[in-house]
Amino acid sequence: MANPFDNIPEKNIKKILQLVEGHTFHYGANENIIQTIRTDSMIGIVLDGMCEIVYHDYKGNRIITDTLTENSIFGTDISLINNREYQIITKEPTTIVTFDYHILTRRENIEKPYYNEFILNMFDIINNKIKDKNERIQILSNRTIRNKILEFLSIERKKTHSKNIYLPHNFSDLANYLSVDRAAMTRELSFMKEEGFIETKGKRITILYDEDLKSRNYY
Amino acid sequence: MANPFDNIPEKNIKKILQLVEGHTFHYGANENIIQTIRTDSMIGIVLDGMCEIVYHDYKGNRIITDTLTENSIFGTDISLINNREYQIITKEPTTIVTFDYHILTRRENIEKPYYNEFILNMFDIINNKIKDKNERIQILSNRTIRNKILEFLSIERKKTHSKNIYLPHNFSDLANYLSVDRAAMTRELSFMKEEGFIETKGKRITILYDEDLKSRNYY
DNA sequence: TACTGATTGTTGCATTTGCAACATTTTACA
DNA sequence: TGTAAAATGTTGCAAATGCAACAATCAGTA
Repeated sequence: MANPFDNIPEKNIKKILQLVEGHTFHYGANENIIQTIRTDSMIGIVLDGMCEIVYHDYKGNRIITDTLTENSIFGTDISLINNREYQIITKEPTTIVTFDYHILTRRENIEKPYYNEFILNMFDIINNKIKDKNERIQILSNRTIRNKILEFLSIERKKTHSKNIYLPHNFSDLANYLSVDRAAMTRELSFMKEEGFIETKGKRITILYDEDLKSRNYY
Repeated sequence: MANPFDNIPEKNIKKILQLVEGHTFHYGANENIIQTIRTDSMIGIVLDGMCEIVYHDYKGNRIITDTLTENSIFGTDISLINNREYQIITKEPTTIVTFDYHILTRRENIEKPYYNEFILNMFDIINNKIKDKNERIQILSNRTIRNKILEFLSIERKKTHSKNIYLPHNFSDLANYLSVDRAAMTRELSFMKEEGFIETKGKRITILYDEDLKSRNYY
């Protein structure tokens, strides 16, 4: 996974953060950090810790739209936080750096050592963000819960080259991610277990089939 | 809408395309261009013309995932075209430029006139891509056809500041975009017309309500 | 203008889903 | 370790959806 400071020596990192006029912020757990950083052209980098981008829909449902771990970037449209309905909540003590992304391409900066690596890393990270969003769209485009699950499993298996898929959070959050009712998802997973198609244990799902999952439907 | 050559004088554009070692390709209408450009780190820019990124799911349904018009960029993960199931089809005669995006941040290039503008424009464009994808995710996250439609109308109204929404393609493609059955969508639109909530004429949808659409449901 | 294919509209019906309510199991931590 | 809270599992039922089949309308063009 790309990281803003890949291929940049430790001693140059601080220098680069100065060049982009980065501001560092420290937070405890369960703080709402968005007020500090909300402007249209602001980018943030999580230096350490973990946060979630959540929003509450008109019914009051809490929906996690993104999880930010070390070296994640967020801000501007990258994470939809221009929208007032969205909040960034720290899950543990967290340090972030923010800067205006118009500064990124400032001519004086561009000539400095390792600065081009920094820009390239930013491209890679944004590219990865898009990849994640494309995956989510591909999953949500399926019209049945079963096919959403199959698409999810198929993508995860391809990524990890493993039959075992470990959920980053829990099944409730998976239902959220798939945008389906949790109870209905559990029901569908139960069917799939009965059919001998998957097994679950804790946060692990094991796929008991070798074939391409989406090439046909398993009933 | 951002454009790769914003704020760059005409005479410098060719120079920049040389710096990134861009290759120009011309196509007629209805050609599949993806073979020419499929590598992991390739970026393409549509100089003129129009194409669609489509894929065919396991049932053979043809699904449009993206529409590329003048100055759109595509490639790498930005448009999912690493995936073999995807194709880019020209809808009209089209000219594109391709280059490897690792060249973008090459030190020798970075010092050249207007090159930093070019990089910043690329950021803006990718940022816009993410914005589009976030919108789509927000729409697809709704669990009923009605709410998907409302979300779509709400977003479009916010963008255009108008009660009139003009579909870029047609209603079949809208159903595709919302990932719902076309007949079921038409049924839902009919209900909404009966309720005096919207009007349609040709490819135009008119919203007859001032209030925030998603703040409540209209029945 | 008439013809043909594409798009839009309609409807019955089986399936899927969300919802609500509750039981069971796991987890966190006092 | 015991207890409360969170997460997971289950089920009946009403509502929403997909699907299929067909009618009506529109648009391109011979």
